[in-house]
Amino acid sequence: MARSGRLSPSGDQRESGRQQILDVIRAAESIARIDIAKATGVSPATVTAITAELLAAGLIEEVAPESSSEARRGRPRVALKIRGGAHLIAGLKVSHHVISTVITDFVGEELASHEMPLAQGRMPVPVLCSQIRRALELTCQKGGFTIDDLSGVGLGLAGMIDAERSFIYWSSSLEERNVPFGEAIARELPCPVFLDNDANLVAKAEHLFGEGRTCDNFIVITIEHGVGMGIVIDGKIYRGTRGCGAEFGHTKVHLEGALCQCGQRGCLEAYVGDYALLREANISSGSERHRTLASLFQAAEKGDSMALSILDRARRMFAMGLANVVNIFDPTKIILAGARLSFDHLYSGKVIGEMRQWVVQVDAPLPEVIVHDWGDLMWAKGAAAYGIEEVTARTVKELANAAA
Amino acid sequence: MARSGRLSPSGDQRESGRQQILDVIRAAESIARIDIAKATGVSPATVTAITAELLAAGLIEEVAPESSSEARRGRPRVALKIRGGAHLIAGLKVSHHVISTVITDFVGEELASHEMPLAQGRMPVPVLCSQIRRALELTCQKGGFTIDDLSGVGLGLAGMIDAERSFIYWSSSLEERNVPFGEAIARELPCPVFLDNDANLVAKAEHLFGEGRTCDNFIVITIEHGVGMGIVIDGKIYRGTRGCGAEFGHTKVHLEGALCQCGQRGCLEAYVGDYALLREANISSGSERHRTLASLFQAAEKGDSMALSILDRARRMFAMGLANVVNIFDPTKIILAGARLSFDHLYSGKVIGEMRQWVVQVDAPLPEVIVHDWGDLMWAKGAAAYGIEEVTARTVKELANAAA
DNA sequence: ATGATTTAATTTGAAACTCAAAAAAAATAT
DNA sequence: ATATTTTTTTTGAGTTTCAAATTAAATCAT
Repeated sequence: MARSGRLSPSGDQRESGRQQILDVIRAAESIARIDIAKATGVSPATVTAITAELLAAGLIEEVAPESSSEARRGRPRVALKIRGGAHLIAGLKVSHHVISTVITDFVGEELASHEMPLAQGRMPVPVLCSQIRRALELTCQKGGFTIDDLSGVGLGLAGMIDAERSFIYWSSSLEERNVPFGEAIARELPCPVFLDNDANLVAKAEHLFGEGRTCDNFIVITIEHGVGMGIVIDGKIYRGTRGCGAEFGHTKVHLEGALCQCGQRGCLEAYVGDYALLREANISSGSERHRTLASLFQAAEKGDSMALSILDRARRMFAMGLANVVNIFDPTKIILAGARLSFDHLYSGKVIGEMRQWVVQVDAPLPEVIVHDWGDLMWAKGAAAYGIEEVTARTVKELANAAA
Repeated sequence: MARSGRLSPSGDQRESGRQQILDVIRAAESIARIDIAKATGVSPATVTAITAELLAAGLIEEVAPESSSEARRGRPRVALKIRGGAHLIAGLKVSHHVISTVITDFVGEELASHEMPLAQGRMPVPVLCSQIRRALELTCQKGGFTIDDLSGVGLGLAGMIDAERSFIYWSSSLEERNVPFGEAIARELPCPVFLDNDANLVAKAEHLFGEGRTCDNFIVITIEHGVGMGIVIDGKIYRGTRGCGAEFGHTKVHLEGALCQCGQRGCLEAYVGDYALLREANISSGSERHRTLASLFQAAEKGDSMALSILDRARRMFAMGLANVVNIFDPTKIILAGARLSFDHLYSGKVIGEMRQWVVQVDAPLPEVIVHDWGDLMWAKGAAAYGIEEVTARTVKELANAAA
């Protein structure tokens, strides 16, 4: 019997109401009580009661009335917004050769950021922990805070991670496997750390701040070294039971296909990942060698048929993978998120067009495909978004306990 | 802002509690109040209050105490169960050449069943509607009821169906496309009809009565003419936004692959569906012709290398598709449901073993793979399960309104 | 047997919550 | 100034839930 959940939690039953209203305020950026009531279906009386609590707790604040523009009749509405100063949150993304960090206020406004190079891509747990602490310290310094000012830290790594248990089955940044990393990093830092797969964090960021603000069912695809996917269903990240679902990149697209870095054959990643493209280019193009993707792209632009063929196959494989996602999830939106769109060859209209052909055809509009360029800090901002969400949930819980 | 839902619906706030307790009772088949309290986290006091209501409404009943076995100290617990007599439900599955019908009580106990041959596989809406009514009448007759005794009818068809709107984008049983079938069939029958894709119905049946009773996150794969999938997440069928997700059979597993009946290339179904196997057998084996799968299997058993190769590829493709499902959903269970396991070549240990190799490897136990042989009435029973669930929900709502 | 003990179910009374309706607040329109 | 409009707050009633007390119904111990 996996069913659970009490009708009303001990002490205080308002927790869900508080969370819901806080979510609405965050999604709207700024919204009057009357509109919260309309948006949630909660009565204005209750909205007043709950927002009064949130105000008292310092989580939200009233927005100074804009006397400007067309003034309406009647008592003017007072907009509410999240109080940026309520909490300081950090987001970190551990990549192969760098730790990117961003510090935001509770609204999500960026206050400081930093990139700290890493000497080695793969390291033991204690080393990574201290590197993370160091990255945090440097970023805090830049912004004029200390680590102790932080209310929470979101942390993203590439790999197979069970976020619920803060457990890392495997990560490309760690030498060890099966590490209860949450405990390790908790000892190093004075505030709670929220750990997740990097693609899930981007999905979180899209939901809180990005293209996913207006919908509760969407898929985020990310490309970095590998191919990642974040699944949002009913406003929640879907992680699978062991926490290792959404492995889009290791979805098999070819029987006995190309060798993937994961050791298996036929993974999507083995056709569209950067290392896969370069490998193929260097095997097949004979004389001419490509060290970087840029050089491969150049060759393709010059009309090099080998390069063209390699990129073309990658595109088609990617389109096929996307089509499968639509065929399985039928989401409202697919968001192709990129850090600097170095992969715009995959995020092109051509690919999306091809995907449309491969999707099961019904007489209803296809899911919207959106390309979202986040800029360099995408991953770190995603981690911060996760941190903000988790800190919000914790604060709401504390409020409930305090009330009891 | 897709978020919504009032904190407490008008009139009566107990709806969710009633539904939850009813679900627990159904899942347990028979359970004492004290255990309901433990399972749900609701206090015993409230359980008493709610079950008293449900008893009064005739939805549940007390089980006569079993004086047998090891008697415990203390006041004996009185088990509660769903009252079978509360409602009569019918489930129908429209296949190519037959409509299978089953009538069950509110517990799900089969009371009557019937198979009605269809002259043609594909027909206009009004014809199908009257055939459905006829099938229902015949089955009712068999059981000694009339159609007016039914509280609800679950109806399963192969095709692309938006269950929420009771809208059929396309079905192999209908000549027309884009039909608001719910309205059409509602005019024909005196009770509500609940329409869905057949694979979703099987998933529903697994959840209410089958291997999915003990878990809330699982995937059901069905093979009939095509390949179907039902996704259960958090105890609910996941249908996608347009209602046409979970198209596992039309997932692409090969670039420029075999032609599928849907008109596209590379669909899984085009490698493992019965028509696909026969087509290939008859193209490639030259002289020897296979009219049925049985003949193809026989040939394989005799060592016919062509037949072996065809079946082998089907198995491997299917294993690859299953692996992709695990890689994406990481479910607790995968249930391979069959009507009579005519497809046991696909539901074999060999396939499951191969799947395991293709799944992303982590040091955690793989999802359980269960083969479930339902017998002939699988599809119809699935439809009945859906009917039962929907009628339950409606009755609970009516109770709430009555209380207000 | 009979009372003690144990466990389940029910009753009771208090606390919390939500909402409709009324009241208050704060603006514009006339 | 006064009326009107709209938002927000207050008030009071009605539900709902739960902890604690009570009742019910069995076994255990003597």
